[in-house]
Amino acid sequence: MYTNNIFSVNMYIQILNKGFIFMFRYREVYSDIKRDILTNHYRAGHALPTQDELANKYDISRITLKKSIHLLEEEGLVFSKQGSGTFVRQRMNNQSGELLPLDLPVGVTYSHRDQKITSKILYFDARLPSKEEQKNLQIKGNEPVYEIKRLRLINGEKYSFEHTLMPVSIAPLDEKIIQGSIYDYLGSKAKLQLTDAQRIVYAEAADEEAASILGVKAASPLFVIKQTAYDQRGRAFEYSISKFIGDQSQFVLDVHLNK
Amino acid sequence: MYTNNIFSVNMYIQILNKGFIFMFRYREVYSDIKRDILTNHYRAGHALPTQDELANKYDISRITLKKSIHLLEEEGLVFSKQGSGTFVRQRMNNQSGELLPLDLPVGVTYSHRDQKITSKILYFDARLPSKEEQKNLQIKGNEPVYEIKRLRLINGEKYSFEHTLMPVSIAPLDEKIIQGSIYDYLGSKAKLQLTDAQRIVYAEAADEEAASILGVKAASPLFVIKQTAYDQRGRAFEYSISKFIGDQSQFVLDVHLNK
DNA sequence: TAGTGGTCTAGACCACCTG
DNA sequence: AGGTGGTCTAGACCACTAC
Repeated sequence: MYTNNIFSVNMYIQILNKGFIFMFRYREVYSDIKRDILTNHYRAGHALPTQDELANKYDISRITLKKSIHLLEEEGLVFSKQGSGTFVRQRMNNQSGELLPLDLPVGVTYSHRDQKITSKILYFDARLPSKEEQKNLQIKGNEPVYEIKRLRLINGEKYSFEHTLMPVSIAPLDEKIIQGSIYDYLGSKAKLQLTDAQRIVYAEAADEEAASILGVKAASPLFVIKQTAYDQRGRAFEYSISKFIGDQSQFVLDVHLNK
Repeated sequence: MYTNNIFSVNMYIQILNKGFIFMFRYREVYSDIKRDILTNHYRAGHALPTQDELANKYDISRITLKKSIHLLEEEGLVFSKQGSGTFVRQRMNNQSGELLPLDLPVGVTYSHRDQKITSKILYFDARLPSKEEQKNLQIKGNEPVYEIKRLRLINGEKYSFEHTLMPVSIAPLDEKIIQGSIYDYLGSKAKLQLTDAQRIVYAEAADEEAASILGVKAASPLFVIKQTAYDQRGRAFEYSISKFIGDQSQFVLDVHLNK
């Protein structure tokens, strides 16, 4: 029976793999449990079934199940208490619903919410990188970079001012492409995905350029994200500085220590 | 030999466990590899030894080693490439070295850097919570909360303005305690540890109170962190608003998608 | 004492990258 | 084709919580 079990699971993965949808078992189980939490099938403050029960239900080993649970923990949906159980966390205070996850690219969030994100191109050219840019993008001084300045709009409303640098060697760009989502383009064209990023965040007073572009008073507070983006192969492919209107954008971050 | 191996590892854990230092094997290995990376024994851009080699070196199973590697990945120190190896990430651009991790309590960071963090108490009292506070702390309207306003100083320099709310039921506080680290006190007194937190961050113009306390001009940009802190049992035990001087504090966050 | 989650093992097979 | 990381398994033992 166990052998049978192993076989069936592997077959299952293979089928998925060679078919259209590809997913690992622990991701499927994670998604399934997540749905059950979000639909209140598992209620906030209450315990999930035990790990043994869940492993049994999904016909997977406990180790695999733990991997699923671990994803839920990282997402802040549940927490485990040794000797006691795994509990659904109380729903967070969602305030105005206008919070953006700080650990996701901004574009992703808004697309998911069916809001229309557009861009007005302010500047587009290629040039050689400065010392600082060479360091951030891990490239040499003779490798040209695209420089892009865009005003991003959500449903037509001014939202953020983005200054982006990308090595030309990553993929050819043109005005039409940068009108939309660069990430989408890079995903299909260069098979390149954002998998890691370092973000430096701070508040600053708007300089004249940012103020006029965003339509706010000079010196009004801006929220700034400086991001270096890495693809699945560990290559830095983008360095960007995004400035958001202070009293208009709030970001949320779930922090999990230990473990 | 394998049985011997299992035995020795378990003994090892037991000894540590009943002795003074307690640590899991995967944490030890994680720390060891991390040290080797930080000391440039494993160099940026290069591959680590293979997982098999490392597992062998530390005399642990590959699964346990993978757990160690996973911690390093989460920390942004390495990245793994299937079929190729595990590579040390290029050191991030550390700028002025004044970056604070956004996913750690601020106090922890500075203590680790041997910098002296002190507090000037501006306000300390207890009262009943507002509706919003009840929601954030998951308490009822008749459960009193402490309200604390502190100016935090690093090496005597004005650093942040913190407004903290904590249910009285968590642990008794007094002026002496809140002079230092509340978390340290809660850890020893109430056996309570911060394990999770939700942080909402944004930029705002300083109001008069914040401006005068932090010694900046009114309307100058502040970086604000609104935090709800949860203990290891999933209980919200603190709600705080921290305001940092804009051009003085930058925060860093490593983002990892997928996996 | 019983039950639950945490850590760890040895081993198998697969996907992916590089020659 | 060989090597490397990714996923998954069955099973053992320990730590912690609650009754």
